[in-house]
Amino acid sequence: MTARTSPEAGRVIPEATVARLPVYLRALTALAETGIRTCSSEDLATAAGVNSAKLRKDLSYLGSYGTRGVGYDVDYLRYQIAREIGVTHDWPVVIVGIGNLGQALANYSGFRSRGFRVLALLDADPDLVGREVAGLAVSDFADLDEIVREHDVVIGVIATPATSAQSVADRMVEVGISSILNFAPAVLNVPEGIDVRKVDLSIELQILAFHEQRKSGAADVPGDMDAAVATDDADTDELEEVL
Amino acid sequence: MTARTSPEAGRVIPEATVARLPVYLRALTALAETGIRTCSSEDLATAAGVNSAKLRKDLSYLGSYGTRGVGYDVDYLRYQIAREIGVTHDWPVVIVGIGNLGQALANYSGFRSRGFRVLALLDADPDLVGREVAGLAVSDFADLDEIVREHDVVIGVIATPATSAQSVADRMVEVGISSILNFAPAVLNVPEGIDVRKVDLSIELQILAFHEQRKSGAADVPGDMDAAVATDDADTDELEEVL
DNA sequence: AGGAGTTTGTGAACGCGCGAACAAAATTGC
DNA sequence: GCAATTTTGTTCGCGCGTTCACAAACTCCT
Repeated sequence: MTARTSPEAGRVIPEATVARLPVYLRALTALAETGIRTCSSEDLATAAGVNSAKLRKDLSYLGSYGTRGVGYDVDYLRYQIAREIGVTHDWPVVIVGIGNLGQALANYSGFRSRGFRVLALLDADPDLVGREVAGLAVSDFADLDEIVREHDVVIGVIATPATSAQSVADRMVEVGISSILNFAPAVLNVPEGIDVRKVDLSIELQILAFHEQRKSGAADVPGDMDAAVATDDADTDELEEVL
Repeated sequence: MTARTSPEAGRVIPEATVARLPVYLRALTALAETGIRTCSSEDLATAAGVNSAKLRKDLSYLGSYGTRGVGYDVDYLRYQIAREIGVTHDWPVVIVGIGNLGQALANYSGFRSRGFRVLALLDADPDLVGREVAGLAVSDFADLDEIVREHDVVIGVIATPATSAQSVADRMVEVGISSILNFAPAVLNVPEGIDVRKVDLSIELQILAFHEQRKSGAADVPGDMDAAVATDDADTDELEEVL
């Protein structure tokens, strides 16, 4: 039996809209904190960095939560969006790979405030297991199964080197995790039905570099290719221990 | 005088393609490291996690670097993509905000191997200035101007709390930075011509949570909104010190 | 109560990106 | 040298997402 995709009546929300809902949620929170009780689509759009037509269309997928001639009640809309995203209660999350980045993530208090709770930190390195990071004792990666099943964890974060990422993902899927946030610079292969999102710092910087190059109008001579494609040496492993 | 966007003949590369070029570059590097000298679009597409038609179309925007009936020369194509992105030489980068995340980024060796060099770490906190992080002495944020002008830095990374992000961005633009990678959970307002990309962990997790909620078919009762929209308290500041 | 002024929600046009399908070009075998 | 095979580069149709523009609905003022 395949899981029904729409809990409510056949409302399907475009992926592009889903990706913006968290931005709206944050903007609403910011507005609420400055004491604003009501806002127009124009106000909220500005706060969220989008245009108001898009905002209204996005919100229209959720329902009619505004009042014509008035605008939106900040708290009410905030709750409706949070409910739609599914962050009215906390989701337990496990982080695998407690290197430099993993530790930074473990210390990230934004998790808790935005609907997530770091339940466990895991690593395969015996030197790391048992050490306390961000108030949690690092668990052995071998205990993933136990931890995940015990607490019904469905979201996992991968912060390992690229070389370990696929095997960690495989294991995560085996034990029942169905959403993965991947920080390792590697393409993950997962079965149907498993959601993967990736965060890749190098890629973001390279996209910026591309546009910078265009701005300056500088183009390399298309000829000599011995000019080294950056020094991509044997670092393909170690670097990912950090991000 | 507005900067011309296309260094070569009016070749314009779609944004979606630009975002995938770094992925291809990484896949090619991986292939090269396993000793493969030639690959088909099918091979590369698999390694990059896209379909081959899309890959070929993407590459066609760059030029005709393949050989029909044969495929692509791995090293040659790798160089061509690197040149197109602009990472045949290193870009100097400054990181502002040396908290938990900033330090993790500073230690990220993938910068160097992918075409970037962390030139300086800056923070406004006097307790942090002077401390050594990742082999660099943390500089005073007030010295941004000097550092940027001296080394022609055009790419800046913001890893500060959300509250400081906008003012840091403003200052960056003032001193001549035209591309910003923003890790702070805040919408940045920048002038025309300045590129901003954002990396937001909470948003990625919330997108996963949305789909998880759909999978499980669980829907909150649309009624009571006093059920707390997560505990978004006074943490809106502190948490961003970490991410 | 009614008109003027706001602001939402949505229908329709437009443009971009994706994927399939195919023609062109190269290699391989005979 | 020629046919068969492989694989690229490109053309075309389709669907998604964005934006415009406007009708519906609510408030406020007289």
